[in-house]
Amino acid sequence: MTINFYEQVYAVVRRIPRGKVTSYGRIAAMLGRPQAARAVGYALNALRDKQDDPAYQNIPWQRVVNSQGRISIVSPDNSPNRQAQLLREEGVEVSEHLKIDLDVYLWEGLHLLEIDDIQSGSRLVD
DNA sequence: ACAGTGACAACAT
DNA sequence: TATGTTGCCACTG
Repeated sequence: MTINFYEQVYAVVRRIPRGKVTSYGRIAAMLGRPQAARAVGYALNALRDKQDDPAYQNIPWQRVVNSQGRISIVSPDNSPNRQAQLLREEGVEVSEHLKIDLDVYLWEGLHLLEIDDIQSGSRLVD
């Protein structure tokens, strides 16, 4: 399969520790594409079609929220929000309005060396 | 090749 | 605060 931006996104998401969260935009910025927040969301959405592949089954996608600390996934009315549930299970407080306090739960992010690892192992096709 | 699509984000009301 | 608008970007058919 082709190594691409999505793979870089997954590599970053896998490094978000339990009990912490980050945002789509921050992930994009870590990968040197500060304008690609939307594409990060698209990448995580694509995981839904990859769930039959074990390689993609343990990616903690629930730890990614929007820049305001709110969950972006809309669940059917009167149905509990799956992402909120997963986060609470790992100790993250999620308000009834699906908001998370970034002052408390924001992940610090990657250091430059770690970014280098990811990008050398999964380079973008130019 | 190209228009359409979204789990974004910043800004303007 | 809450919507609405606009710019973005990687991927897809």
